[in-house]
Amino acid sequence: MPTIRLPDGSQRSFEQPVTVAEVAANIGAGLARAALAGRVNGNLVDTSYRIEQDVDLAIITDKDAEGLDVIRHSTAHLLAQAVKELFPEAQVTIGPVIDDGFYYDFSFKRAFTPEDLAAIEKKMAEIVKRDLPVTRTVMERSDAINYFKGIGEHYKAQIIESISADQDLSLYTQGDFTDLCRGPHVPSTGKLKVFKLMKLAGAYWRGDSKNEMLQRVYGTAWAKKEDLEAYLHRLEEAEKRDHRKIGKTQDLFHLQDEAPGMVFWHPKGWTMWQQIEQYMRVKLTDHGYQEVRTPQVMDRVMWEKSGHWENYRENMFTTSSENRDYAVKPMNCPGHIQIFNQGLKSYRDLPLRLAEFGSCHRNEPSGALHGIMRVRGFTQDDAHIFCTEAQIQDEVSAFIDMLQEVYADFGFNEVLIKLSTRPEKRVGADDLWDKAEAALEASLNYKGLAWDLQPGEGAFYGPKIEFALKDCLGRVWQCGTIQLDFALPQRLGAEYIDEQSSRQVPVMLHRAILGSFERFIGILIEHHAGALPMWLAPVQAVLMNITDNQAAYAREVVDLLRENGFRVQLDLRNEKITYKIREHSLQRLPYQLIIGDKEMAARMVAVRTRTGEDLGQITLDALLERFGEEVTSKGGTA
RNA sequence: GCUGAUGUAGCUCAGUUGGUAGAGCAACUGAUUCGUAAUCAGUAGGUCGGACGUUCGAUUCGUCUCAUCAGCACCA
Repeated sequence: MPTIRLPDGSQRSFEQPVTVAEVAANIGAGLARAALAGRVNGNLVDTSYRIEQDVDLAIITDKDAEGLDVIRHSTAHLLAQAVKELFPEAQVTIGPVIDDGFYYDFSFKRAFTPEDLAAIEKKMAEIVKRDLPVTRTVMERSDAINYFKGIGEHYKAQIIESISADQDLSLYTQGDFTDLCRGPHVPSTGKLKVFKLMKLAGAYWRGDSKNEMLQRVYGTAWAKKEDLEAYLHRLEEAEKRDHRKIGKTQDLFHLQDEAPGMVFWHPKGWTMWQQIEQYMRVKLTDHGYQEVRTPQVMDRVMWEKSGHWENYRENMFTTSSENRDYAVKPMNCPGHIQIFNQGLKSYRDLPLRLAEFGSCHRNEPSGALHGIMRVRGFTQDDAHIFCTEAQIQDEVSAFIDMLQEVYADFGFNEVLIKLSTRPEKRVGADDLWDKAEAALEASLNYKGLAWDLQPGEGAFYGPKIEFALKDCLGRVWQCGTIQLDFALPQRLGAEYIDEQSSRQVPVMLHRAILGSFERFIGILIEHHAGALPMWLAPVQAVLMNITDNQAAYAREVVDLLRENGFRVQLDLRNEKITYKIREHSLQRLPYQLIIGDKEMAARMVAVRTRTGEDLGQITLDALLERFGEEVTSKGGTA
């Protein structure tokens, strides 16, 4: 006699146990058709789930976020079934839901080809047409292992063997295909209508590069056709704003084979860089940092002392000369400690904040390189704060303030924060970790910030906070970080004299806001799709004449703008005004200024904005004022 | 680093029974002086990523290598 409470507060009673599907049918035929799964007392179940007692029930359809997950997960099974029908020797492994879709990994004697992908997709559509019921059975662990071994699915058997012994396992069957799965799944394959296989890739079994490589098939699945189209459109838009493409079309930088992972900055790209660097320099000074510069190359002995030689030797660029070995610096901290170590320091000198736009080189694995986002030669907006344990919390708080100011100025308003705590393998006493983690956590809470805990994800030398920003496409980029370091100051002999006149090792905080200039500029380019805000735009405006008649006046106006500090390009070419406008529009410059006989006579300019809006004629004073305001406002109004 | 794909003019790309290459845009030259997203005509431009091999002959076939791209692994 179950009584079922529905999300709208209503109740329905039944004489005998009912399935979720039957409840849906009892409510209405439309809901019965739309039902993909149910949520019983908070747990997701299949529509075939039998309800025997009083419960809270919600019918899940494709309008629910969980419904979409069910669709994607079931589509992954559909993919696996299709692969097994086409390639019976292929073995299935895992097929989870991911953002916007799913993937499934197979073990197969050869790599799948794009032709295979098309064939698999066709087969999937065919299985959908068969509208096979998807049924759930429960099996004991050892039976499940034997079952999968029996049908030659050794990876599945291995997965089950690693699941704890006391659990019964659920299997889902559709037609001839059975897969281990927690579920829930759609009631039949006919429910899966909107999907597309996206790409093929290799992926290591169990994510470990020591294991064999499997064949991964990525797919996407949606509730409605329009959603799929919107998703594909989103991908196209993302491609258009690819920083590598815009870097080329806007002549910002280039990369070439002779220097993999190292950027050739062109005048325009370097102008942008300089704007950012100057901005950061002012911020650093305002927040009590002192800028320094340390050597690019130091003796191997230094890196042995710091521990980098032992841990990262493979990823360091090395060189030797006159029987001495050197390494190009992969990070700036050892250099900063050398500066700290010059002269005896007092507790009165702390906190001491040393900042460097530090050029570092790391020989990253070739497969890791990506445009200017992941490179081998990069420049960090790095700084190290030497302080006492008691100062940690204030320093962390001050850093978070600075970071938020900077991100806001760059137009990023959403920041995701993660606190990573002590890993298994670590240095430093536990009470020190206790204090450090507490200090980081207290700073975050003091600011009232939302953050996620990542237990065990800290560095071996200390806990850290990571700051990621979200761009206008919703993509997340980890940029800022502040890390406590209990190890390095001691290893490299940093000391200060405390109030009792005894020697102490200072705590060191590593911190960066942008992360690396290269990566951050790449993010900015993609975030703005190349339409950089006025204060960052390498060329803020182009001034063009309509005929040669206005050339002298045009030069005068350009001089005026440049004298006022604006970056203006002059285009006096003998081309039609429409041609010039098209060309500069494609460059996405903030402003196009046009001078014809009318403007010359009135000593004005005609202004066209980046969005194509014609502001009409304005005076030179008004123009200077407008530009000035826009440059000052930075991200605040962008 | 691993799996797969790709590498032809500054850019985007075409080019198969193996006979040393083409388009559009950009560039350059000339004409045109024209009011808000492409004026016309002409010229020039390539050791077909690199090395080796097969062949009378290789952009095309093979081996190796470098780089790039998509993932995976990595990211102090």
